[in-house]
Amino acid sequence: MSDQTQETYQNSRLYRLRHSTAHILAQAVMEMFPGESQIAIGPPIENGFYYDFDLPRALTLEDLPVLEKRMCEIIAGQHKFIRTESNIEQARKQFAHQKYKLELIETISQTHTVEGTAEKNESDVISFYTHDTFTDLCRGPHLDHTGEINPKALKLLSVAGAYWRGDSNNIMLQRIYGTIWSTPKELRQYLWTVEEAKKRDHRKLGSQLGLFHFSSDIGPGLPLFTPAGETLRHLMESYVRDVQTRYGYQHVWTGHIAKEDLYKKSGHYENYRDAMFPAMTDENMTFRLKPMNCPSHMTLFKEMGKHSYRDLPIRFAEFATLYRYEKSGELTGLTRVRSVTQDDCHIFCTPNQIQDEFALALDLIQEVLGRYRFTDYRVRLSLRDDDGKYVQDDEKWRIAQSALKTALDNSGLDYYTEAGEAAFYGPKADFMARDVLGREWQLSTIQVDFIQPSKLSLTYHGEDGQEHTPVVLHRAVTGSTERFLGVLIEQYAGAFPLWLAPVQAILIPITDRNLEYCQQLRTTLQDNGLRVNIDTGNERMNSKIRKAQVQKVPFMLIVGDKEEQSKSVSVRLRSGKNMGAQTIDEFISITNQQISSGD
RNA sequence: GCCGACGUAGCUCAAUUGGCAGAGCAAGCGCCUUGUAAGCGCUAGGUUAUGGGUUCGAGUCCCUUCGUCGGCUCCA
Repeated sequence: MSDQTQETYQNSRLYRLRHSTAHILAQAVMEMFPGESQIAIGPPIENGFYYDFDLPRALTLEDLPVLEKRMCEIIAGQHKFIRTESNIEQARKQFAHQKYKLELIETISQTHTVEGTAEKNESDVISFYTHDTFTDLCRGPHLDHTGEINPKALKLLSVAGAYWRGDSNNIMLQRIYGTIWSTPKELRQYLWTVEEAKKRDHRKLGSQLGLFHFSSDIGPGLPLFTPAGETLRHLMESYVRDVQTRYGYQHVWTGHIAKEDLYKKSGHYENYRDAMFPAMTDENMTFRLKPMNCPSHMTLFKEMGKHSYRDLPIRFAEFATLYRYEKSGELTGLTRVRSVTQDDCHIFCTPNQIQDEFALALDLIQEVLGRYRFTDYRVRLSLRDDDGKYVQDDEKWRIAQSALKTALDNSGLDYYTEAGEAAFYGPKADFMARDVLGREWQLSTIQVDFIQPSKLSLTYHGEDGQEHTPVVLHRAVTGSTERFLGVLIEQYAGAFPLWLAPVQAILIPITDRNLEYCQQLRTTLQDNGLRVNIDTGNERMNSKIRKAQVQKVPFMLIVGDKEEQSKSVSVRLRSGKNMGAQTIDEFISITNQQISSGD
């Protein structure tokens, strides 16, 4: 959520409703474990709320209906939410047996003494909200009373582990996720969206459509792509490659492994050693599977000789499969894998060129996302804050941040800024796209890098005859082939647009008398660049239609004696629509039109 | 990696308190020669993820390892 949306949400009734419901959940849980429950925090989130607990036993799914029932009783009690205030000392007493609350109180008191010296009296105040028997340390706001909640719009969803304060060094708490809406209708709608998302799950559709598999013989996070899956990969990569070429990018190839020393020089080793596959050691050399391309591209830039400012910008692109040792619990279908094919580009330019290059990359990204029917997206511009982790060079940050802002302003794109989210080596812009179900995905990214080029001693000759260090822009459009394909499967629910469909048309002979004619048709269609199969099985036509329908093939071409005599095909769409008899030329022109329009 | 749940045929799922591992789809073979979402019959398919334990007896109970899922952490 952007700052602005976040702000609107925090002022909404829905936010107060969810916050209040979280308190009621906490009460219900505390009653379930009298005197034995430690409560942590419980905020509203995008589609509901959660609350974190430290409990004497693990919660199970069976506990949820029990808690839900008790919550309904509390709601029916029409208890008022009453705000009270006290000072830190009183707060400590009040929560003497709640260690997580005590920790929060300490944090609040520290923040206040550091920041609030001028308003000491104000800052000492801590607020509580009480309803029925439950009191929570809380800044609010809340509903007036529990009766405002419609218990039929409430549902507890799941139990999960979560680190206290989101820090993996801390103890793991139990988190209950729930959702609450103003009306039962909204709840049903939300649950429908969740169900629909399950149906579209790329892992499920991927195996149904026969696109990819995982095998325990290969290893976790290492997908195998079937012929159909590889057709998709190839189409996606060719498309981006063509667009990049048109935008002045040059494609390079830099292999799969490199010396470990390279990553020590680039700085990656220090930061990401744990996420790299273990080293391969030859007698006197140590190699690593490439976890990213930048050091290789920069090395190639260097090896290609002296560069003049006149040669810049130079844009290197590569579809390289990288290997990252993601921790086991972090793998998810195609969206998080250990072998990942990035559509990675590195643009070597002068500081003055940052703005133009950034603008060019924005154009390219918009064109590509549009082609994939992502029309609802925003840009998150991540800038530095006062944190010390950032590269110290105020002048470079100033130039880069203003270049990015100006380019974004000129582009007319919807963007929001987030301070403190920049990479340590420079500011970045990420494209956040919503799919048809309204879920937001981070897809494209453009990052300005001040540090690696100098770490790897890149130079160019400037106009002034002096050697300078180029700026590098890291840029990915679709991010990675695997992840983007996963997102696409869900976006299209497996029904790929014609230009992407692994099989674009399937010929369905009604009897085996029609087989020979089908084979002629297939040759003609293939000669016209279409991906076409024949269903030669001995099932009924209806069965073949159903099979093609389930596989979401865009066109079913039914061929019986009638069609054979009139030299035509009967065209059925996957929508179920019957277009009737078309000559083969008519059909080819329909598909050509559809492919060029991108549908 | 951490917390929790789960793992039965290629896929989707059955199997009473611990008591003979089963069905549909897919696959193979055969019959039917078919008109816009599943024609009929037969056959084959399993060390119930893995290794160990409890028991007269384990798919079922306990432990190990691996994997998957929901989250957390991380994501150059």
